[in-house]
Amino acid sequence: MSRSSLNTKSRMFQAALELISEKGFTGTSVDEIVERAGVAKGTVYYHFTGKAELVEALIAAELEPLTVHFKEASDGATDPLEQVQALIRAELEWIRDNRAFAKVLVTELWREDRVWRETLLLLRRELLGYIRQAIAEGVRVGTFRDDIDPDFAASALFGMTVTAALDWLAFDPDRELDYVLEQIRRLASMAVKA
Amino acid sequence: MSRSSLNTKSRMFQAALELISEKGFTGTSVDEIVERAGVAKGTVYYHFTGKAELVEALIAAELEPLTVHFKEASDGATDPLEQVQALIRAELEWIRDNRAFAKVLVTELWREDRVWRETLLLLRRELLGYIRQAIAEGVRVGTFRDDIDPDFAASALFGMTVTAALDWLAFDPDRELDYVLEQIRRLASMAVKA
Amino acid sequence: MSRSSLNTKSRMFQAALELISEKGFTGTSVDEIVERAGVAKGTVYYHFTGKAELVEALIAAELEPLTVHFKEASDGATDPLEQVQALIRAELEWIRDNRAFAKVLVTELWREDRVWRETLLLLRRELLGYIRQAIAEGVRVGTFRDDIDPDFAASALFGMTVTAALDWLAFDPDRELDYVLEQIRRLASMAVKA
Amino acid sequence: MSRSSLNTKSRMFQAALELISEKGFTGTSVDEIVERAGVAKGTVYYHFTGKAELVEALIAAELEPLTVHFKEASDGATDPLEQVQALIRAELEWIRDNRAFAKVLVTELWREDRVWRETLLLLRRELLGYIRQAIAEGVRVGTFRDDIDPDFAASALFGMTVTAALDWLAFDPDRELDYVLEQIRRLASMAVKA
DNA sequence: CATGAATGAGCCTTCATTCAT
DNA sequence: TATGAATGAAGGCTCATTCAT
Repeated sequence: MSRSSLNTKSRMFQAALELISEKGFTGTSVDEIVERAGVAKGTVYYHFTGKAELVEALIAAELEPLTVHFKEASDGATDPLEQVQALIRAELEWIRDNRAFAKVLVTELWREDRVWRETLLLLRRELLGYIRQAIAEGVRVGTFRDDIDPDFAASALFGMTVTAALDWLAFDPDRELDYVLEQIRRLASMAVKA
Repeated sequence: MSRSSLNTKSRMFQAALELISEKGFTGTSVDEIVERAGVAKGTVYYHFTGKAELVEALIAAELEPLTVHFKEASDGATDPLEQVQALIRAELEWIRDNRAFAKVLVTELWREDRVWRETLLLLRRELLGYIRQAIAEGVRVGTFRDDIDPDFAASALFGMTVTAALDWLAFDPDRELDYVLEQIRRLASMAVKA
Repeated sequence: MSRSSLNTKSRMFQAALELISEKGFTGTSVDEIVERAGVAKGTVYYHFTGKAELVEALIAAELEPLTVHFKEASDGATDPLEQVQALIRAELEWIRDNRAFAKVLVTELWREDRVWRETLLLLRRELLGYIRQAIAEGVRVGTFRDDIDPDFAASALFGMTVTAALDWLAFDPDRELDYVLEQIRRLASMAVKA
Repeated sequence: MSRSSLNTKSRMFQAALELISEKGFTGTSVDEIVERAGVAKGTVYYHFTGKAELVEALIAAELEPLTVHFKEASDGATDPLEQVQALIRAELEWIRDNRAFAKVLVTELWREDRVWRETLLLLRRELLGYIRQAIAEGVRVGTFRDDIDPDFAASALFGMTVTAALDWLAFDPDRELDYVLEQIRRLASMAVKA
């Protein structure tokens, strides 16, 4: 793949991501995407089979850095409590730095007619996996109450963080990330055995 | 408004809600709505100014029962802790019984180009208000830690519940509501002073 | 179907037939069709699922009158020789009066990717059937040589007539139909036993 | 012109001919042609000014062998009757061995918007010329009836043969060429004076 | 001699909306 | 109160052609 080709693709990705996060997949036209990307309409169809495949590729391109970010957070901590907190911080950081993508994730995840739904669910499962393992380990070693369901807790914690993060960025963007993190920590500190 | 007119409208509401929860607002055509509702295309434009107003009316029709449901939950409990739990139970019940509408809420809330966005945000604020007040009261009387932000906590709790509920209904629908409620209670019980 | 609706359809048929006979199916755009028909573009898609179905319907609408024309020619003659000549005259008359449709028949019959190919082949088989029966009867009663293959002869005669007719109309339109018919008769009279 | 260049051109010719015989000129895209030919898209535009010129060149390349084939058939026979039969055999052989090209000839000849239409008509006139001359000579020397129009007869005979040949190859490919030839002879022997 | 990324006009189709009935 | 034929702007996509390499 040539240098300029890479450039063309990433310009289309960027434009598509911004627009879709604002107006949704169906609400975004290829005309708008190519105008913002500064390429001709046919270019989309030269590189992809259509709008949907462009978005699939866009999503696929974001997946690796995201999972790497989570893996690093998970590996960087030693005990389960720190691990959970590191993962939540990783989630907050990622949403802050990839707000557009995060919004797309939230709004397109529940749409049943999207070709990339499987991919998104897979990603979600992988991210949740890190949290679940940390929680399960915490339960095993006695850091967390043993009557919580690690699967459930991971999903709920993840969801709480997404909601809080989007709220934060939409309604109160001047807050520090650490404030948000601390609030979540306090709300969730309760599963920690006294 | 005549009997048959009510019927026509509610048939259109029902059809629109189902379709939009599956395919989104933009992804749902008036043709599909009228076909499923069993009315002619012109009927939509006789009753409403267009597709958007139909959806606005649909949302408006759901609002009152929902706020009433929350108000009843709030009023039925005496102390703050019970109140928060009752509100979360109310939220779970409502999502379970109005899954389609709940999905529309989640996926359309963050779309910036919707005429009814204001309405949805207002609704959200109203629902969160009940929770926030209960938490604030709990902090005041010493049931909850005094270093949590009631606004933040209400939003995070609400978001955690929505996420958990949609997960529950999508991936594990055979679970009892009480199990879900109890898990949330355990995760969130931590803000309760020992 | 309302009066105006019939009118709309037939105007689209007429326009499509003219254009396709000049430029072929693929070479004719829906824009051109609706412009010549004096209707809006959407009208095509209100009445048909697409361009192809419009043409299918157009063809179907021409089939009955054509087969009736052949049947009448066949029924109007008594002995096989007269019958064959009447059928060839019917073919010439029909091509003269439906030149556009005849051209479409010739140019689209051999295209393998057309949805209506089956229909055209069926029509062809039906028309050839009349000729073949007349020839077979002529062979049986001794009017024609008994070493000719009625199937083959019908096809060849039909093809010769189409070719001659299109040549006639394209290069020598002032000729009388009877001249053309007589020439064909002379060329083909040779199968008659001396 | 280098060896490989010849190869490249003939691969494009071959691919184009196959596709156009199946789907027509307009229905065949340059993308399909280059894919089947195994060359890059730009190669077409290196060798030709565009799709149309590629097809023109393709046709031109087929013309000489075809006219030579007809000339040889014509020269190989002595009396007019044999000559006509030899020409029809030549036509059948050529269609059998160049079925794709023959189909293109039939389906594109009547299209009025083709640049190569003149060329095709010229070719047709040349081929018909051989037959017409043989018939005219037959009429002159008394082999054929003197009330047939050599121009008309040549065209009709040619058309009958094309039709019969395409029918033969499409619906009854196992027949021997000689059977087809003999059937045509019988049908057309009638112009011979008793 | 050949390539393939990029183009943009034009294509078929969809769809919210209008309006005469 | 309800219908459905008709509209036309806008959408996704195709494709012959160009051009830098």
